Amino acid sequence: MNIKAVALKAKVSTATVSRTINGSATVKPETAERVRRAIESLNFYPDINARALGSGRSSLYGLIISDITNPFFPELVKAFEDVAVEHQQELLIANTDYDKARMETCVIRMLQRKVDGVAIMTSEMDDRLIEVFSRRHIPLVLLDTDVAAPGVSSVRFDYRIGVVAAIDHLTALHHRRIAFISGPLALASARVRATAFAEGMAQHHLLNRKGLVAEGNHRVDGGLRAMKRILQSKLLPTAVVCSNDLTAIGAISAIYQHGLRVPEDISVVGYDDIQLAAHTHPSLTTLRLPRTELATTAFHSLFGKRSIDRKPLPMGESHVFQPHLIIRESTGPAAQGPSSS
Amino acid sequence: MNIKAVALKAKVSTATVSRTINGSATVKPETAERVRRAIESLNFYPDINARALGSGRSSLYGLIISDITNPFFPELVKAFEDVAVEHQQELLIANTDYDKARMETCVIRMLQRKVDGVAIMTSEMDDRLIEVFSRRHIPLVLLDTDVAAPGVSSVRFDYRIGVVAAIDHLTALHHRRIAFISGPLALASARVRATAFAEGMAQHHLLNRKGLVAEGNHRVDGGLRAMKRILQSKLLPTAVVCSNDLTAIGAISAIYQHGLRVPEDISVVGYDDIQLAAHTHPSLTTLRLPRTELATTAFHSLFGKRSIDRKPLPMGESHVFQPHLIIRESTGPAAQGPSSS
DNA sequence: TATACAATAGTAAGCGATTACAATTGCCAT
DNA sequence: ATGGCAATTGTAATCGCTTACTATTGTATA
Repeated sequence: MNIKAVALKAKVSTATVSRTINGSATVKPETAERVRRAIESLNFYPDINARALGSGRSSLYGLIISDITNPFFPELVKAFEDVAVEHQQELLIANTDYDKARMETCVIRMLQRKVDGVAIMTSEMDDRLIEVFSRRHIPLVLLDTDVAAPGVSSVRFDYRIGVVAAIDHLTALHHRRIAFISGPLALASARVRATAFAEGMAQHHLLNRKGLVAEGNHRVDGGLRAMKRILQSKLLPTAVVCSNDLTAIGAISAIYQHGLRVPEDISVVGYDDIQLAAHTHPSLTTLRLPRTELATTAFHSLFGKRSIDRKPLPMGESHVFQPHLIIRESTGPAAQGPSSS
Repeated sequence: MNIKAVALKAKVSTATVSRTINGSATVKPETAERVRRAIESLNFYPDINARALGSGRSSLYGLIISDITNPFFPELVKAFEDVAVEHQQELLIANTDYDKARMETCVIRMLQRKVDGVAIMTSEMDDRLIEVFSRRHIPLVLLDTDVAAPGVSSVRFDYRIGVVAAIDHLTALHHRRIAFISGPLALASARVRATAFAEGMAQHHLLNRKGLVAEGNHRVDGGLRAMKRILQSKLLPTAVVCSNDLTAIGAISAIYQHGLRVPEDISVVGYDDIQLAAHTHPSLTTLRLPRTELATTAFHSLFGKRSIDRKPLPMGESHVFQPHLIIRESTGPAAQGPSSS
């Protein structure tokens, strides 16, 4: 079953079939209709590999993420897939596992498959690899990284605004001693949030005490351990802001284990708004990152730039999305007196 | 950059280059070495599309799942990807969203990309679609479905053994009134677990009371609502088994909201052992499904059958995996007297 | 009526690999 | 010397589609 069979059946040349499939304007409507009927009746689907080979375009988009089992990503993947499929494009997903070597093989895989564009949703991307794509005129979109180069766009969240909103919310509830649990500071994405917290606190003229800042790992266990460390301090915080929701879940756990309650003794704010955040106990006040919008924008940025002939690309754009505070049950008025462990 | 350039550089024909790349035994070692050096120095990666077109094999495997945001799947996806990449194969992921129409487009996408095999990890697959693959001699592996056909293998979990293990555990703790929250019974995968519960209870000569069985939706909110319904009954259960972990999380929520405690008043058992299960409050006693093994087995079943020439396939095999009870904090001794709402 | 041009459709040369088949070489047994 | 055979390599057809280029219309214009 190939295009020739269709051509035969519709009594036209293969070129006309191809043109019909690709919606070329130079096919007479009646002819096109005949071709379409032939396609229908033969149950024909063009071979995408042949198509890619012939046209130079693969209709494939790469999506590189750190770890699909991190609940931050599935929603992103799904949104990206939805919009890609809507445009008849396909998705190639690759996990780096936060590993440089794997990142390298991911990039090679993308090249071999001749992807039409790549979205890199992990901040651990070095410049050398970016150049690999650049040189081949493959559009790129990066998360949380601003690179000014042809064909390289960026999408970012304004983490600072999010943190400020969280601190606003907490100060309105009379919180003053606010702790922070960061992600693994080896990761740029985590550093960006840590910096945002420091700046947000400064903006509110609040002290960012040493004992009240701990490093987690963006997973539940790290949040738990970090919170335990914080609970060692003489002067306990009345609220804690976490670098992501999993960390917050861990922190809540630690607080309970310490015999305190959330939010009565300590309020907790997460970051991301993963699906689960609405269903924890107490449900999590958190900063929602609009991941669907992010994915959609990222895809369009790539799709818009896909070049038929691999010619030099236009300069990329930069998009910024605002986090949005979702108030749930894990935050409440600050505890009265200074409670101590 | 193509195979011709390599051939030129290595002073051989393109055929020899191709043979070297594919590890054909008929290339003299010294020649092969020279070719490899040329490939290295030119930084050449064969075009996979051309390769697929020429050879008829795409090195692509389809993975069809219901919903990537359901935490059951990411681990599966990851394991599958890991083993695929290890074998230099690629993964094409498709979400059906539990939707027949989307399932159809997924299948078409797979066909167009000329996948070498498809793993269908959602039980909502109708026979007509299976035949589409069968006719094209594309190996298939199905989850929880036993289809005896050439090239169609199946992987299953023995849900009943899992439920029996859970009931064993609960009866050892003197539980007698055990409730069950199922998944959406419209889904075969959920029905299979519901049936397993009924059989497990029968095996233990325990009553499977009407008021103590409710239908959820395999999500947190469904578990919550279902548990609320159960808590209406005059005679409360002392334990509840859930069709999956998210349901269990919802159930725990409902129990707390009802002023009761877990496990002191009611014990809760989940199913799946998603990553989060170890980090809830209380942490979840659950039945671990070996997803990594499942994915690995599924991949090998497909990879082993990939046919060079799309010739008739051998009969598929059937694999069964045992769930394993993980005891955590959400189960404890049965409450003494009959507690009533 | 001759000419130009737009609309439509066909011819055939790629795209970059794989692979059947043919060719060359060297070695051995006759 | 010579046919046979194994080992190695080359030639060229092929996979199924795209698309530059060419050919054929029909129609409007001079």
